Amino acid sequence: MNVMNASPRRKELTRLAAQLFVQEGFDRTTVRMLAQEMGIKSGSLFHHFKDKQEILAAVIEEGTQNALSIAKAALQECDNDPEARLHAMARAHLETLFADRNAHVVALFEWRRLDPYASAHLSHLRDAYEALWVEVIDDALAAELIHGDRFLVSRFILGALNWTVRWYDPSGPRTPDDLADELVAMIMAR
Amino acid sequence: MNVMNASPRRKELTRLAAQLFVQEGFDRTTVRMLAQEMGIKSGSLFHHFKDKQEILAAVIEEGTQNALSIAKAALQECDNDPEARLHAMARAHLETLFADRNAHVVALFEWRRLDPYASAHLSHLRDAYEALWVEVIDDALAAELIHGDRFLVSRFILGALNWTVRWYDPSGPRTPDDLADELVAMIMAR
DNA sequence: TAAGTAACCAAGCAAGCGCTAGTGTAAATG
DNA sequence: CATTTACACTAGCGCTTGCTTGGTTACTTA
Repeated sequence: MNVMNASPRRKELTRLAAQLFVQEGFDRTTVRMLAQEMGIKSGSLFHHFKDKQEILAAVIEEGTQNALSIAKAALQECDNDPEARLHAMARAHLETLFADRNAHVVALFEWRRLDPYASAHLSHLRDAYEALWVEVIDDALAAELIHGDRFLVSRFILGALNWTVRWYDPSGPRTPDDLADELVAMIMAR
Repeated sequence: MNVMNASPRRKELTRLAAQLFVQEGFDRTTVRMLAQEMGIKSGSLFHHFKDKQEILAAVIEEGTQNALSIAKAALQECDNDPEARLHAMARAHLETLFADRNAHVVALFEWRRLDPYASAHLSHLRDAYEALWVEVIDDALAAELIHGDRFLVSRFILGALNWTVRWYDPSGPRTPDDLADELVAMIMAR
């Protein structure tokens, strides 16, 4: 078995798994379905992953890592202008949400299927990402761009953004950037 | 078997099922677990429900029915003041979300496990509920209480509200009404 | 060319799954 | 009093599940 490695083959398998997990849900996705999608037999799957759980963890880790680095890059491209940073963060969130859509849908809706060990490990990653948001929102509050309770505002914003995976169709006329700008406009004090 | 009846026994079993579905997820909840929670043997379960699917449908129908009637009642209690109606709708949404929390969590996150027939039936219920929201938001836009795209605004609001089930702790200092008021304040033009 | 390794396969095990069949029993109904 | 109904039980069928085992093939490296 191929412990903790990031071989290109494993990455490709992880991507395919993410797609199936979204289509069927983690529990309904059998190792035989996964294997077939990957063009191998079910037994061979366990050469790449210790067990089914590890596939789930790999999917979520991949997505969260990407979100983190995209957000960091987006923030570094703006000056310290709170409004620009708020826009950048919302845009980065939706961009990664739909660039790695499958991985993020799994992260959002199948997180609880993780075993405690994987959950603890990945929580750190997610916390690092949310810390970026907290910082940006604190600055926006300090600059009086938005009003309200610090905690509630960030939860509402993230809720509105995350829920987009349930209704937004990227093939429609609106881009993720449009959505981000509309949301920011909606909550900004005028 | 007890087709399409609403015996008090069946209602109680539905309530227990909702709790287990939230704890474990629909797929991981076995008929044996359900039966044990209900104090009967697994075979006896099928006297009350045709199959496992029907239990899921019963849970979701119960929650959505309640949401609909609570929202209707809340709207009738206000005059035609758009601002009062917006507040009332947000409050009603969060009230029912946490009064029937289990049923609503199941409705939000296990909807896709419904078979096509049940899904079609329940979609009508949900559409009726969402129609109330559309009306209220249209009025708020017309009165210039809020700004933005009609479609996007309603999706963002519902997303922010629904996502509360992921983080809000009803045993804390904030009431659902507090949350509703904070959200409305956040999005209202000032 | 010999040894090592990554990737795969065929076969199948043990456990658990949803659900059915047939039966017993106490209360309600004619 | 006879019959029906509601609710529960026992026993287990047929199937699927995640995963293991033991072995083969193709390629890389010493």
